[in-house]
Amino acid sequence: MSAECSDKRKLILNATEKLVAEDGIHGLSMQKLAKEAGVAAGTIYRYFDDKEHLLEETRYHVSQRTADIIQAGVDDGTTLKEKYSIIWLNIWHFANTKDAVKSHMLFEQLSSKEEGCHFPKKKEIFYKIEQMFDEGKSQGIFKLLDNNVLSSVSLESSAALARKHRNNGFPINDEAITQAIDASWDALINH
Amino acid sequence: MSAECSDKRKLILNATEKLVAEDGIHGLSMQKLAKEAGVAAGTIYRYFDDKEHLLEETRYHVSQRTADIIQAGVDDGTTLKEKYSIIWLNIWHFANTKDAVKSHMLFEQLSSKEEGCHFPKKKEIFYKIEQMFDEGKSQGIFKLLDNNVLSSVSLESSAALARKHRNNGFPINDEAITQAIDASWDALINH
Amino acid sequence: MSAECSDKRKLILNATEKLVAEDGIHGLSMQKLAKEAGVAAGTIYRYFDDKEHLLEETRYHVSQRTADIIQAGVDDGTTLKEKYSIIWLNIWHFANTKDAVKSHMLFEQLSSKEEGCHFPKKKEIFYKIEQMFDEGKSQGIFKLLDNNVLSSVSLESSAALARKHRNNGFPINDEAITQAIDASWDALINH
Amino acid sequence: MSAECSDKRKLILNATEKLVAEDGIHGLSMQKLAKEAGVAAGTIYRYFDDKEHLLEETRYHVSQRTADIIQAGVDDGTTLKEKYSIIWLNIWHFANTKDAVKSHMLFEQLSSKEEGCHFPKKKEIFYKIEQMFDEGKSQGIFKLLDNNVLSSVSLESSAALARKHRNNGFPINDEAITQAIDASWDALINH
DNA sequence: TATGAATGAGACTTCATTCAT
DNA sequence: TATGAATGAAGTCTCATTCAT
Repeated sequence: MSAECSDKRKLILNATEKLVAEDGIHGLSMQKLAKEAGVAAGTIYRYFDDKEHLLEETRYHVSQRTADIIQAGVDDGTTLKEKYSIIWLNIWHFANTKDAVKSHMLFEQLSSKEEGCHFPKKKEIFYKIEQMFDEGKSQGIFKLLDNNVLSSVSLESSAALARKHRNNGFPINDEAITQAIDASWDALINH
Repeated sequence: MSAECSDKRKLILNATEKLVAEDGIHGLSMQKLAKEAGVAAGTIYRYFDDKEHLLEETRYHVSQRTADIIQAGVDDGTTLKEKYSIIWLNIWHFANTKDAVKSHMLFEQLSSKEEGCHFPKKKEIFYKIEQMFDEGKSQGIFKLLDNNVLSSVSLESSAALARKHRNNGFPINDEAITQAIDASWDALINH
Repeated sequence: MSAECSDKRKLILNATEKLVAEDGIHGLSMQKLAKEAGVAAGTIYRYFDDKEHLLEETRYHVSQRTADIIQAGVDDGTTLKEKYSIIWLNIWHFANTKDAVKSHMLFEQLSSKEEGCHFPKKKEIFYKIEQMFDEGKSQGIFKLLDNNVLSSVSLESSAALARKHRNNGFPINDEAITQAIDASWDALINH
Repeated sequence: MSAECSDKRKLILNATEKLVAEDGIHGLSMQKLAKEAGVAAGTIYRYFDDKEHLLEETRYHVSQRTADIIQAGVDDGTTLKEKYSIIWLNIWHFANTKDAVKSHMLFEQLSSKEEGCHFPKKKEIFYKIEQMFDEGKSQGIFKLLDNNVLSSVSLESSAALARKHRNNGFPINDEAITQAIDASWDALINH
């Protein structure tokens, strides 16, 4: 049976996500988590070896969910530019969510500790993005660079801008967003 | 008296930076910090209200230092492209430092908690970057967008790439770096 | 029905002995025990009121087994000295077993808590030893003292020596053993 | 400065001894210990790395105290037999104490874990007993056996008898004690 | 001003025991 | 009768903070 199917397990995982989103990773105590999940503290340890493993698995959950959000509706785009815009905006909207801020920490906090873990790699989770880059390159539209590089010079601008928006609190209107998308598109394509 | 002038104060701040860089924010205990700084635990509380304030101030310190590193040598560049490259590479090299990883957490961890704090804004600290963007715009070379947007679509690619490099561990050679700089430059300029 | 006749009961008792021998009394958790015995945790409580009672009964089990080991082959001895030597060596060999170390703790740990328990007395279990002492006294060879005293000044030396051997780790050869038996025999007999 | 001189340290050590004597090693919780010692729980950890180290050190303390009790007044004896009797009786009286029962556990529990620890060996602590055995051998009175063997066949009878007395609860009068001493003396001497 | 011993709340985790199935 | 998931009290230990010196 899958590792995902237990009721309590999901309850705990969801509660973890919620609390991490609210208080950050430091604020997460197993006691509070138990209360939030509506289970006894000891119950958590039936499903997760320890806090570290719980967090690792939660990170995977968040990864998955983030990937779904970010890649949503990509297939609706007909042109590459449209697909790119959809993804860029997905990231933008998600990154302006309160959850995103804290989820991000889950990533940062955990990603460096256990590299060779038993969860799918980012490439697999974000395969639609990979596909888009591959397509663009094979069509001769995108620069012939590693997908990691392409992503860094283009899509990453979305999250970066959202970060600045959040932290510095400067206002952004729809026009600015369109311009940002266009500008980052310029980094992607051959001129 | 200025907040900066005491000896002990600097001792503590430096020790904080060092320990955070080494063990991350979690590993920082006031006891260890006291030992590293060569002062008594109680002494820390004569200079900082509590741990949170100490960290906030350290973050400012790190900001300042980071700004210096990132903006180093910009004036040596004659053309805008040269200046841009210098900054991009500064970020790249710094972000690949071990210290950067941890310092970065200091930022992330603290930036969301106390928004309207009493420290200089990023704009002031990174004024050379602002100047470069302003110059580019007034020369008609750069797109006429808010500096935050320009930064997001161009320079941020450097840190983003470094992040991927670190976490995913994929190899990057000098040519790829040059290409990344050129690609992100494309996002910046008018075509 | 007798307290001994159930299958599961024996399974549990044996598992308890094994685990106590391996990990000591501290290491024994009801969960591990259930696993080792091949029953559910709850099942244990159908046969034993609680952990304390389980341990008490296990102690009796161990007693019985120990008595068998210690009194093995006594009847083969023709003279009293031979019988004495057999028992002394039985104790010696058993007490140098790893199991003995841990079993011993079972004794020590539990013997003081519930004095007037409902199990056979030592006298009954170690009746062959009692017989030997009685025989020696009636033949005028042994000192006319209470069997408890006789045992203390003679046979107990075996376990004592084994204890020292174990803890201090000093070497003992066969000759030393023979001498120890002879010396303790001197405490037993009239001169 | 000696590891023994702190006030709080002694307080904690004494409280440990007391609680172990009362409830055994299992009953000892750091919380209860703190209360008994009149310090905060955290304070214990200023003086001892962890529970294990605390127990190890307590064991040494008990060793020392036991040695003092057991070897008390030995020098008052003029003949070897007198010295032997004094020690035997010291053990007897001590072993009938309630403290002794539990202290004994401290020994058993801890002695096997860390052999090569940084505390004096038994030989050094019980040097008066060693001296007595050496003296007896050099005078040609005692059997020429290793002191460990001599001790096992003679003095150990005292503790063994006390154990039986305690556990089985059989009565012992002064005459029986004298006889036990004499009998065990027989194991010691040449005939 | 500086010290650092002391505090005690709270962190993570274990485990004897119960109870709905 | 048997199960084993669930419980939650209690365990060890850490650490931000205080305060008498």
